[in-house]
Amino acid sequence: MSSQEQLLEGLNGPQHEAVTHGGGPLLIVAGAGSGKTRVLTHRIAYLMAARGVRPGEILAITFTNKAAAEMRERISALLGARAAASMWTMTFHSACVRILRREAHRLGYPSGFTIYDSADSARLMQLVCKEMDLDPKRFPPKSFSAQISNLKNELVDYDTFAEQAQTEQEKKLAEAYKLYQRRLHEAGAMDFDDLIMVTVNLLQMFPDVAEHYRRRFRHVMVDEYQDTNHAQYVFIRRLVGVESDPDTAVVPPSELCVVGDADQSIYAFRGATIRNILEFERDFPNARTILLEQNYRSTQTILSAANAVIERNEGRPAKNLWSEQGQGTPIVGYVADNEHDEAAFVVGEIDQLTDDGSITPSQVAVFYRTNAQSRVFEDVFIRMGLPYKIVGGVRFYERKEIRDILAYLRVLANPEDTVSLRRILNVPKRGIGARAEESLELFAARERITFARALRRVDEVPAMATRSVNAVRNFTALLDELAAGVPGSTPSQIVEMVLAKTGYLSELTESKDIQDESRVENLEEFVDVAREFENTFSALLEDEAALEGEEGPGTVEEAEPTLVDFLERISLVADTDQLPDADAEGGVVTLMTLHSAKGLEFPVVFLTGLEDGVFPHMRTLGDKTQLEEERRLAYVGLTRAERLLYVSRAAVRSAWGSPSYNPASRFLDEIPPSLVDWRRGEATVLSAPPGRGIGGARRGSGFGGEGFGGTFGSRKTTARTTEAPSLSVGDLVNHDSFGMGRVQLVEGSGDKTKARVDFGADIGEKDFLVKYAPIEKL
DNA sequence: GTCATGGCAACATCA
DNA sequence: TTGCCATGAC
Repeated sequence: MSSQEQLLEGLNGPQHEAVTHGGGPLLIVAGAGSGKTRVLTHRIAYLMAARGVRPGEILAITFTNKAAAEMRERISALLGARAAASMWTMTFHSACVRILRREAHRLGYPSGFTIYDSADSARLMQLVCKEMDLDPKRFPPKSFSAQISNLKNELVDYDTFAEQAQTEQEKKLAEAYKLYQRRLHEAGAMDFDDLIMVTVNLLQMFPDVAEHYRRRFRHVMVDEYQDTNHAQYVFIRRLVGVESDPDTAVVPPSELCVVGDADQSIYAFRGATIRNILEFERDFPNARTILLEQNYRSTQTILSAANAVIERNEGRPAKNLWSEQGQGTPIVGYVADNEHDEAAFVVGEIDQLTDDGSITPSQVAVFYRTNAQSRVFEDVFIRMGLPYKIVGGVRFYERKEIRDILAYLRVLANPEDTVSLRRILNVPKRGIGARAEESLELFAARERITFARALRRVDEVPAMATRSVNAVRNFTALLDELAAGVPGSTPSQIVEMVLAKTGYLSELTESKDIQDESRVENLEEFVDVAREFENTFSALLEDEAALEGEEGPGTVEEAEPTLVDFLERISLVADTDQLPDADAEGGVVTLMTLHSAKGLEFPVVFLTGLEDGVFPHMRTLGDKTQLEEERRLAYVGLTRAERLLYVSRAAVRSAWGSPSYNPASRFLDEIPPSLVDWRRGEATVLSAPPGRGIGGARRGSGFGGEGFGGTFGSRKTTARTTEAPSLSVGDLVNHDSFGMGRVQLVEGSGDKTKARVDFGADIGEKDFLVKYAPIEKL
């Protein structure tokens, strides 16, 4: 059998057509689990095997790094690592950055421009609003940031917006937009939305650039097309070219192939429009549409549930997903009293499944709506000793110490980066306080120079204390010293240098605060991350350079990764290494938000927190459009499951401190009752307590036999009860989060009674207000 | 200028 | 519950 035949083997009719289609634009409407990644990767392989396309001519765009990594892996399996490396398989943002690094100088940006994430851009907006003397109550910087993000997604620049601004709000917004953009440009920085918008501008303003990339990418594929926003749509259109455009005459349009499913559109909040997929045939004349309706992933039970839910959305094109897998096992339902109980149920169930040996932890995933919900699961997983991995959530790169060091690195890569510069100005403390910073800012504004330049001219800043002037001088001297150490050093060496010379590390190691110990560990890990990056990066570059000599001067001897490369990786690939490692023995259970779950599949899925107010989220309840997006999110969640699906909810859930009583999610009601086997159909606590506390709802956990099930969360409501346990020194207690401990000290009386409890070497001693702490006397 | 304290608001979802 | 900011003592 030829390799071409092998590529087509086992494909169903529509899949076969999608893989072999040539010529005009192609839309593949791929229902959940219909094998779209298979089609995409086989199409790529087919292009090369049957049609002589070179890997360098292919651009495959995905939405997440996870998806990009998976696709690269599969291509690598089909075609070998070299072919995979010389193809562009990446997210919109990464692809745009790569183009921008080469071309942004045309628009006055340095090629090593800094990428601001949401936190950085929020900070910059804060500075802008302060500069404009705006009342933060009337004009919240956050809302400005969000609105500007939306405008950029629609490719509306500040001048255009200023023209149509009517209200005072809009006028101020237009002004802030303009100033924000100016500050970004001066700082040599772009925010996430700029990455797309500026690339589009570039392609529009410089036809030769558009031509260059159109010549290079003769085949463009876009995954998750239903999640593209307007800016991304225009980017694709510009890149591919359309027959009717005059400037495409030189190079004929490239072959475009997009894949998507309107039912899985879950990113409207960041500007995605289903319009792009619905109007594809109008946008791209001569387009062909192929439907993939056979599902290979799930049992019919799971599909029926998902179909029943998604059918509630109005005005969607009908789709007929079907499976040959048979009914399978009924969906398991569980109503917990509270979120601890829910987590205990999930963990207990996983424990049983893995005990039989029928399931390994890596085959199991737990989904929730918001990241905040992961904490309880984490607690219980730790306590039960079950291995797990949280995808997303409180990210490594969002920790204070990491961001501080990152800010140093960014300033070294780009000295004009104001946001980062101001972050490190007085970190660690060096006597440049708010007062001095303000004087510098004022001076910079008056002289119309950047903050970085103002620093260099401290002597001229009026009303500056001599002490501050000296402190600033020392600071700039430090920066110069660090900068001198950059050439010839690898990213990890630079990180180590920064840690040492700034005194950041020694400040932490000398500190007595226990938190600072883990900060030091995180920084050590950060150095490892840098080293790891150097290793993988060099390997990748060498491969690529070997394969495409014509593309730029990226020869092998230049394969050393630069600081800019490293920073870019961190900004764009925040979830590196977060994909569960399927190769590891048994592996770990994966915990993630529903949004992260898109595109993945697991034999066993727990869909948790199915409560109105949690999922669907509180803020969507009043808005039909948003509610429909939540329903699509539910559809995505349900269709991730292959064989076993669990749905659960908690009757009571504490939301920042106080308990909230949520009714069952409407999505739960939309699943046909005949498909669900309710393991526990009702909570002990049905609704908000009238006058009585719900402390009476205590039971043992009933799972795993450990007795640490953590079902005592309802003690959080004891504000209305009086039953605080009376403790004395030496008592053995059980704490919801910390487990078993012994009372060391009791002081105070009545409501103010405090206890000090020792939880053993791992956790140490903790102080509690007995009345409020989730403690039980044993 | 730095540190400690207390009030107040935030938890969407991602690159 | 956490994290940010304003406030006030040193």
